[in-house]
Amino acid sequence: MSGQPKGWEAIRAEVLRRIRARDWAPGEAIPNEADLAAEFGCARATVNRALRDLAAAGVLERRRKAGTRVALHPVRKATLDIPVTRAEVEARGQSYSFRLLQSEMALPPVPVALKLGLAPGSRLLHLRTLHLADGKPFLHEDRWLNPAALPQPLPDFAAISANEWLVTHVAYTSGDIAFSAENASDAEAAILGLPKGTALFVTERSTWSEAQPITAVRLAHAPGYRLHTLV
Amino acid sequence: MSGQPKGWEAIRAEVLRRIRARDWAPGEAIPNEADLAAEFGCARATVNRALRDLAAAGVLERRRKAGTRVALHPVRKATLDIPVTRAEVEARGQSYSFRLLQSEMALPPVPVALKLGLAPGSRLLHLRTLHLADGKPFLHEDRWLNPAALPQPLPDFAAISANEWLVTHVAYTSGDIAFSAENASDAEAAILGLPKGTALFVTERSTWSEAQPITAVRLAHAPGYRLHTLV
DNA sequence: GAGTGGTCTAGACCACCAA
DNA sequence: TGGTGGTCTAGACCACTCC
Repeated sequence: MSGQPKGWEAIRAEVLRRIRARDWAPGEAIPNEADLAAEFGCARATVNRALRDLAAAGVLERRRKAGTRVALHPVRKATLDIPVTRAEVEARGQSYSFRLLQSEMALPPVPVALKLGLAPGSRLLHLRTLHLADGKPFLHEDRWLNPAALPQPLPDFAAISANEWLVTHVAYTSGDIAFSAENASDAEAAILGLPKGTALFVTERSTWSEAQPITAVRLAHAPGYRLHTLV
Repeated sequence: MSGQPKGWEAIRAEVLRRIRARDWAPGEAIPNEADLAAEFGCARATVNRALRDLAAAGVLERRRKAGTRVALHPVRKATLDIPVTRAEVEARGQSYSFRLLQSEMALPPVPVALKLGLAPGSRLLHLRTLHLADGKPFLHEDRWLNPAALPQPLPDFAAISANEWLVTHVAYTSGDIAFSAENASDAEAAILGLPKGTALFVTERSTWSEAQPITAVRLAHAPGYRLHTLV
């Protein structure tokens, strides 16, 4: 019967406050939705919305019948925005350009074929692209495309970057992304104009559409790149 | 009047299918909620739930009065789980341990003080910890803690890792996370038992609770570390 | 079996903002 | 200023799962 928060965001804030204040300690069950709705003087659906949101953020754990508990190990969930490279460069106020270094049908390396679940011997389109910000190397992209799963005809990838074409011509269904750090090889260092061994921030992505493998790509970012998240 | 999907997830799937099929092209407006509800034979709230979810995923853009459009530049939003280090190591089936290398009050470097918004001259608790997986260096943690914002008494950080203690004793309110790649310094390479210059995956996090700065931490991961996301 | 969260409905009011 | 999404309500049924 305390002060009555207005709206589901206010309820979420109040629940968070109680958790912070340790009124409800980690591992402990909190009142059920019906009771909270009565206390806050709102409909159960409103409480549900607030608690669902906190559960999605990893703050609460909910199970039917078992009720709602304060998460013991609040797995921090962070959401990243992964923009198209052009947008990323332009958002920094720099001019974007790119150079297609290579475009040819080839046999992908085994790890790539495995990751995409392709039969050995399948040939893919291999694209290597250097993306530039204000004319300086920004990102080296090494991409394998599965033409069998793409709408035809394919464009001229020297004129439009593969990423932008895919975004508008292939529906994104699912994929996975991994981030890691690697020392630049001789070849990659040369491409990016860096000393050999420079630490590179590497993004690897593979994408499927309707269970068909579309593309596997490795992005090696020049030093200074930071993937940033506001939580 | 097509086949009637059941439930908001089915509606989300159907909308996604139409976007993938380019029935609704990028940049194009889709019917409003009321019309879709009529078509699908469900309540508007159900359509709303589905479209809100797609908007949160970056697939749709919604504005009052302007309606709902297929996103032109589908900013990929990836959600990362960032577990406590102990859980992360144990999830690999390895045994977790850690060694406190340093614990002392000290003046933080300027960038740390700035990031936390502290007055120059504020002294913080400086902790350096080596986390081990199966006895091998896994992660070097360099942490600055603001005792003024923490519940007293502070624990023995040689017995419980700062991360685990914070998780259960300080409510998480907000913070930001950044990822980058760095070449290991001599000192850090020695601590991690690596050659100098090895590429390290670095996570930097700062955390506030109720507008009070709690902690700034830099985590340097040994090679092989990958931050992985299923989308 | 029974309690809990998950979802749906039909209707309503409101905030926002492009026309 | 009217159309659109955002939200809330009161009630209902269902799915899951702990006891």
